[in-house]
Amino acid sequence: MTDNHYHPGEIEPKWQAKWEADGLYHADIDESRPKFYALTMLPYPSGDLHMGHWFAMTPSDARARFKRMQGYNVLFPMGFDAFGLPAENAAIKRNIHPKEWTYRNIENMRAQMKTMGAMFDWRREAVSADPEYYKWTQWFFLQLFKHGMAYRKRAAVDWCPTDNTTLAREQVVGEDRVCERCGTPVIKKELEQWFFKITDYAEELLYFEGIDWPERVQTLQTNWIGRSEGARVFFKTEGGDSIGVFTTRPDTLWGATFMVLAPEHPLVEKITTEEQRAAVEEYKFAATRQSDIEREATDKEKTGVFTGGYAVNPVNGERIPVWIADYVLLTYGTGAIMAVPAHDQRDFEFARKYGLEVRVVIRPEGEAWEGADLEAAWPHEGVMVNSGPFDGTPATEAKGGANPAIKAVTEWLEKQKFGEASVNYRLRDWLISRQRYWGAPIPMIHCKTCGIVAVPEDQLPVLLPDDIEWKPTGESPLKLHATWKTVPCPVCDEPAERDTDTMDTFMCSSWYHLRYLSPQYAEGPVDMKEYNYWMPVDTYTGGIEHATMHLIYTRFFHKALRDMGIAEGPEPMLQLRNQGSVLGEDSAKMSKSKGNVVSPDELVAQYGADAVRAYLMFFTRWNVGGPWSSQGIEGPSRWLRRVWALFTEPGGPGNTVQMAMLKDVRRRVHQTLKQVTRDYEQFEFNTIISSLMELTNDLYRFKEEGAYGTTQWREAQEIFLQMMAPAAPHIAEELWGRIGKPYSIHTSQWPKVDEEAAKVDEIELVVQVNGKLRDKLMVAAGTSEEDLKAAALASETVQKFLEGKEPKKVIVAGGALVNIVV
RNA sequence: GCCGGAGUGGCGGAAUUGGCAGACGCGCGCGACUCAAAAUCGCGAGUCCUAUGGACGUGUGGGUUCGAUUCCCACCUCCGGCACCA
Repeated sequence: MTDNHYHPGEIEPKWQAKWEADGLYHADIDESRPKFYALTMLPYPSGDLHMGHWFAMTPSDARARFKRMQGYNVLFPMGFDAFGLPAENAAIKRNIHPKEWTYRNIENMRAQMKTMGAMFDWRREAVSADPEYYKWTQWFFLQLFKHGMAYRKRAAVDWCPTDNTTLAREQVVGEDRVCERCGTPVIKKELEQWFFKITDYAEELLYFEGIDWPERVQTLQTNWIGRSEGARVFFKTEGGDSIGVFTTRPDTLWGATFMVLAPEHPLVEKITTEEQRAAVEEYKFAATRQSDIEREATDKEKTGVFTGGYAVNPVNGERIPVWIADYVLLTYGTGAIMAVPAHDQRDFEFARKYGLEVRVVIRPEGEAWEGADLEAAWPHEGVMVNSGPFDGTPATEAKGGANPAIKAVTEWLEKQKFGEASVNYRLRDWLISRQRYWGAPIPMIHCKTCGIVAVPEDQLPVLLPDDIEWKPTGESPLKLHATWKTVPCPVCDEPAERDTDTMDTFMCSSWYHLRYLSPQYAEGPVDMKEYNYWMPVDTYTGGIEHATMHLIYTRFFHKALRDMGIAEGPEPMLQLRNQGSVLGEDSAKMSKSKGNVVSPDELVAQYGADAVRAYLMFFTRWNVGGPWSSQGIEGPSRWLRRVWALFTEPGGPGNTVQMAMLKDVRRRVHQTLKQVTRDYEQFEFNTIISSLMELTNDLYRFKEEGAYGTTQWREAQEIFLQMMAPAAPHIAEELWGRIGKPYSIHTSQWPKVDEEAAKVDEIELVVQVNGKLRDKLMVAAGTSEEDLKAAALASETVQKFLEGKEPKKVIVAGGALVNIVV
């Protein structure tokens, strides 16, 4: 570094080494300072750190650094979500052990991450595939099991035929119902699996009070949970069995002219008459052969079969036929509906097709509609008719109890004991069993005599064996292991079998924020001393794609732990911010197959980490993202070189230095500080960089005008470097030293805005005539409205536009604009 | 179908409380330096016109207002979520 130019390739590794040697980013409990837990989503060790990781992590790092300079004791940890399918797929494809593949990738990515110059406290690193970690993942499973939150159920579950495993409902995406990971259409398989009772928390998960999460995530989660308010009503079959239905429209009960059961409904067998049995069996068989996509296609014509059985409508004692149809889903509500063809379009179509009665029970006042005349269902407002005691009750379009008809009927149903108010959710319980090897084994034992038995806590972890053969058979690889699964039953000591499935990796990531707090702690998942100091997470950053997966699971997990007395508070993460994604230069998603991948390593080698960081912060709104531009990065890169030269090259001749100019220096510095402070707070990274660029341009001019070396200049360089430090930590540290400030800029105190200095003393008065800009005048700040008006009217240009007319009205706005209306 | 979000120069984007549209940057043009190039520095540019001036201009059409990228209504396009959900 003899030529005095900016060489990021030299200064960056130098400072990274020093920061690490000094433990500059170690965060320890310090009761004397306010804590700040900044968390960014941990990566899956896929092999290489890509631009998306940089885009997620470096602005998050800048924000954490800013908080630190503001005086907070900031913890910003990092780790790896190390279990998962790609490791196993690599094993199958390339004959490399998943453990080896994973840990090699971790080594590589950790080294890559260190080139970011982020303030990660690596002592806190947690790797979910370490036995010391997954011991506690298993322990949490046992706690959930002991509290009745984990249960086993046989059900038709989603199965990915490519990944050869079951999936949670959340991992099946899109209209085509494809596997979230590999894009293969999922199929249904009837299997006995482990579930977590996330549905117990459906209601609570809908409340976001007290947490600052993006509206968008709240909407996604709310849609996903899918709350609907209505009533559960009990019909009776002629055989005396009860059929519960869920309806959002109890006010239309008198219009129920038939019932429909899902083909798989348990009562179908019993209710079907001998004459109808053959037809019913045939329909059921056809339904099972259809894929979910076919079956759930909304434009499909409705089909169904009469069971021969009848039920009794409790509200009017009417005998109504019971049908089966695949438009009724076993997985929603009770798997049975009361069909009200006059007021539900689906029921209407079905009734018309099969010649079933349509009876109007709600119609607009003054209309005389009868069911036979209807051309479509009427799901709108009106007055109840044909409804016994409720005739004349107005029905609005409001949902649930807000609708007077629904409210009245529901109350009546409860009194008559025909039914009750009920809330139904679309959310399903979380299926966590995976028929794969590279995950945390489910710590349960199946004993012929004792049934399902938990592995005693003192026997954890249930270690994953290393000697495994990977065959994509659809069976858990652990099942095929010669000896692993055989264990004595913890209760009766007879030979029993371990559960051979592993846990969904979202289970590992539901609590990693706790493991970071004490990754070496052996007495429990987390040292409560650390927990009590650091939790909750103050700021959580990551991609929106986790809205209905990780982010819903981790909230559930926290709430479940809270109810078990392990965690505290209603929510684990107080503030959430999502970054967008960096696309390839062709605006397509970066992918190897498209050949549009931009390698951060190469860019760091070419421009330096600071330039990559600054560009990622600058090029778009962080929560939006956008296409990478290999030309665009030249801008921030040039800016860093200009900043370097600005503070390392001596100033010009410095003739007569104008006091007014020095005042301008301070004004611009403090104006920028005000803006930049606000923008760091609000994650508006792009305007941080542009404000600093503007200030750079101004400082060049001031330097030219002789400001260099003055007190004002010294303050300007200090504040400038401090504002820059979170974004570009290496160059800021280097220049900080070169201007003679003590190491380290990153532990220096965030400067205070001098409001007085930031004030302008002269403003440019904008003068409009009829709302159109006509002139600009320099006036003293704080000039009275009267004087502003006078100044505006005195302007020659303005007079020209007034054309001698008298102003009707003169408006002064914000002390800086006059609008003259004629 | 329902629920969100977005639409601003050639490009990425800015405009914080309804008050100068286009900050900052990329790219482009011209110039300086250079034998030349790169780098660097300086200057220029929304569009159009009858050009020291003016008209138009933030997806489209209306509205409110002295004044609208910003608020309201309708529509178009794109993106995302949910969807035979009873």
